[in-house]
Amino acid sequence: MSAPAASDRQRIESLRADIERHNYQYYALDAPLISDAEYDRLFRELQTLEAGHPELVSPDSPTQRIGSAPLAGFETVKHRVSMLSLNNAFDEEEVTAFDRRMREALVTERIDYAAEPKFDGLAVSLCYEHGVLAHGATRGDGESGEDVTANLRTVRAIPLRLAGRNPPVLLEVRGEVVMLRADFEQLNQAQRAKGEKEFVNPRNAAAGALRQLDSRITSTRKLAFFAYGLGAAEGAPAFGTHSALLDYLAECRFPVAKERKVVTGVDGMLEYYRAIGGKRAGLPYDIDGVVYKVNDLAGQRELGFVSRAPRYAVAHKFPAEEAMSEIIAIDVQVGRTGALTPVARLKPVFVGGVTVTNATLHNEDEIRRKDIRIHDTVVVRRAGDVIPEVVRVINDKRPAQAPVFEMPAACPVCGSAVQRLEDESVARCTAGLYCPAQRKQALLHFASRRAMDIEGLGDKLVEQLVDNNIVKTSADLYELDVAALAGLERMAEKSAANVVAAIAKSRRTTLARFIFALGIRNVGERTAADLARAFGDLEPLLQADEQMLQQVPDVGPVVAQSIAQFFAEPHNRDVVGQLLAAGVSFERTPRAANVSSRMSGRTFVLTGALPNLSRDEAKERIEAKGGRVTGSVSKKTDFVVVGADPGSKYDKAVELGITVLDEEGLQELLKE
DNA sequence: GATCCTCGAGTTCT
DNA sequence: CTCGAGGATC
Repeated sequence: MSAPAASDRQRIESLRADIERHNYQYYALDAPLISDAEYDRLFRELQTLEAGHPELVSPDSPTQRIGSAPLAGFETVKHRVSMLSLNNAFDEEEVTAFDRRMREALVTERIDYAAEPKFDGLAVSLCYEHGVLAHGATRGDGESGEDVTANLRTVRAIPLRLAGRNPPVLLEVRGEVVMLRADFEQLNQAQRAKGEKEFVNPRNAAAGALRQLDSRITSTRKLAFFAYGLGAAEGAPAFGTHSALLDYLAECRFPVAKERKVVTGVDGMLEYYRAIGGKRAGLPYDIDGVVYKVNDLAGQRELGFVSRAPRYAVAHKFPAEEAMSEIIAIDVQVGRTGALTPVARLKPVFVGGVTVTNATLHNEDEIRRKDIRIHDTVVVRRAGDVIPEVVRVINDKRPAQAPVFEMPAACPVCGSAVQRLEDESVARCTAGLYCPAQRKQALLHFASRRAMDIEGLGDKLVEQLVDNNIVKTSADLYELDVAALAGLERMAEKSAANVVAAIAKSRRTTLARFIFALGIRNVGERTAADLARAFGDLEPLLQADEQMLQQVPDVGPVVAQSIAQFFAEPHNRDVVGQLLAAGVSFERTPRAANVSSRMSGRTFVLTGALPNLSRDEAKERIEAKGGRVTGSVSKKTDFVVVGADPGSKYDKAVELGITVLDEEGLQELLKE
């Protein structure tokens, strides 16, 4: 083919720039400069020109937003900077408390907050390399999400290329993908016309569109996007405030909430909340509250994080939508530990965007407290907009014969005695693993993703395996073959082979997962990891008495007793033996190899400013070597790392005779 | 003994 | 997500 005429190339470039500018006008500013027909004309002209010059087609051309062939599945990608969740405030008091914490921590009288609406959509991270959209991923668990780049490229509100001449080397833009209400209505109308299932709310419609393996389908769903923050960045300008950062994102042509505002103090926040609340019904998108962030970024850095949420921000949620329904019955479920949980079966009711039919009533006390009876009319909402909850009873509507709920004296599944310990609120079935319900739950727990991670071993299959007496203990799983699964419902040869393969694959695991999978009472993921780290291998853990167990951080008398009791039970020892015999094996926990490095399992306390390392960096490095960092000095502390101007922690360390290190000493330890 | 923080366990719906 | 409970600290 002949070299493209210079004029064609120029025209293509100018068309691309025009189209992206109109996208921006339309999606970010909501102020189109041209009609849809004119837009379509530009678009078709570009398509025609590109068709004539395939060598000029580049991934950042607007014509490339139409989607591409379906994927087999989504890849998992790790976020460079984790995507955190926000702490919630549900009333003015909690907002006031938030402001007080901020003022105390930053030692100032009044604080400016960047306030913005909280979109009810899906958080995503967009990664721009040298100004070009390279990857996009869902939030996932915050650490890693699904690579939905192909789908995000079809969202016209998302720039394929950053505006401006000198784009940063790397810019991770965080924001929310939503479906505008009008587009949602249209989509459902179309679904109705086609006789297909309607979407229940804009959020689900957006989620469905984003999870399409075929991005051509995504491109037909109208999705919007609003940016609200940054993840990793290299070569980006430095900002002093969150609002300046948002201005920058707007300059890069990202849609940013028009309702954003900088407010001062509690009064400012509450006034903003009320104003947005008043506008809520008229907004083009669904929101579930507003977000306040300390505007000053230096302040944000100083405040840091608590567990998985930033300390400097809070989501002020609107009150959850409530609806009335009727309790048809109260059933009792049996959990893994034998806990009997009453569950209200409700007349289906649409609330908070979904149809609710069940709601947990937690325990007997809760039912008494709220005086909930069978056949009562009740107010239902979704707590935190997720878990259905019975708020209260409408007393006027109580029928004459409304039976009071009684916790059964016998397990509804196995008929064994039910016991409720004096100072506990839960009633439990006493049969342990003799109770089929507990056995099923134990197997499901064993197979769960964070334990042995056996894919395909779900509740339907476990149900059949236990009911047909094919599997009694977790060790029996490793005896299964395709023949044993044949004949079960929904178990054709293919799926049976998959399950057998998944079970085989699970043999190789880690000590921490294995301990967690055993399902010892009071031993969750975290404690299992602590135990694995402290004992390094299974054998010493089996031998440990309660005293030794209590030496492990966060293990007190109760947890120690649970563990000792579990391993004292001959049946449990047998199962563990059978699992090992079946070939379950684990690498020695990597951290265990570091025991000699003197850091693993040791507790550190930091005090004073270190010359080179920030607090967070020091913490990160100590944890990377298996150490733990806690807030205050006690006799369980192993090392106190002292910087400039140490506080009382230093005195306490001297008093208790704890090893004191300076930064250099810490670096020495880290090097070992 | 009070209080803060974190972990464990149970639960819903798509 | 929420509650309850265990552990650690003041």
